[in-house]
Amino acid sequence: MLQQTPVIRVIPRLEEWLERWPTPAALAAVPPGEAVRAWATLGYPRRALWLHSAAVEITERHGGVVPEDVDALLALTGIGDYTARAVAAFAYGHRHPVVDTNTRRVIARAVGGQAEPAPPSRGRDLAAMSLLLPEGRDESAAFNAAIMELGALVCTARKPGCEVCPIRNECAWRAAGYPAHTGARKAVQKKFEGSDRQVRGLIMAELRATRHPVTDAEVDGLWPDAAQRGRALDGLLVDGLAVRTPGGYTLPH
DNA sequence: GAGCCGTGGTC
DNA sequence: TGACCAAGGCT
Repeated sequence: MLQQTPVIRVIPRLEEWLERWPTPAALAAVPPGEAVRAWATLGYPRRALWLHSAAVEITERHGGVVPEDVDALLALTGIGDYTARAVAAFAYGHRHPVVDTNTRRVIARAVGGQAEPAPPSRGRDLAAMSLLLPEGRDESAAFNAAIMELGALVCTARKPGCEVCPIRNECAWRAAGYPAHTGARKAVQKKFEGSDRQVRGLIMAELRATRHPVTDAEVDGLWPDAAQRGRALDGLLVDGLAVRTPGGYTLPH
């Protein structure tokens, strides 16, 4: 849920989710479409599908227990470098570097003296974090969490709170006089309004809203551009977020 | 490695 | 108002 999604938006949905499905086996026992429906407007609904797949994999391959090993975690659907290490470190206390977007920004500033990090690079990022990580298990887990939290709450992208920053006296960016970012601008995120993504979102909202099949006519009414509708619908079918039934389209069952 | 994938809040 | 950003991952 936290992938590319602000923590504050995740918390309430996570609490509902865990009350309904307290274990991987509980989630694995329901159709994947139920996970997609409960995901609601968290965004990137493929993550809901992947989380359901991971729950099935954990139930079948790991006896219903979330694995501790990074490689075993990485083998689960939807679990990549960040999430695998976050689970190993935060849930199990293992000593691994955990690097997310906040960590990258804090290291770029406090260590590198730069306003913004370079584009994410698995090898470089893990190496940089490894150099900072304390030796002890508990200390390393705490440090992973602390640097992420610092980036999320103080050393933010837009308005960093340097005056209240606990490491301001050791910050290379501050020592250098807060030089502005000089490198290439980050690729501009494509406009959402009018995009295929928006059409996908509209179709998904319709599928979540009813337990009856959504007809072609109903899909047609969601968006005026037929070519865009076709691309969005095909994409959802390919992704497994929608399935075609005799009466129309539904969430996967 | 680039492109794609939702939604909503901030400034 | 619109650009920017958010505990990324997959193809």
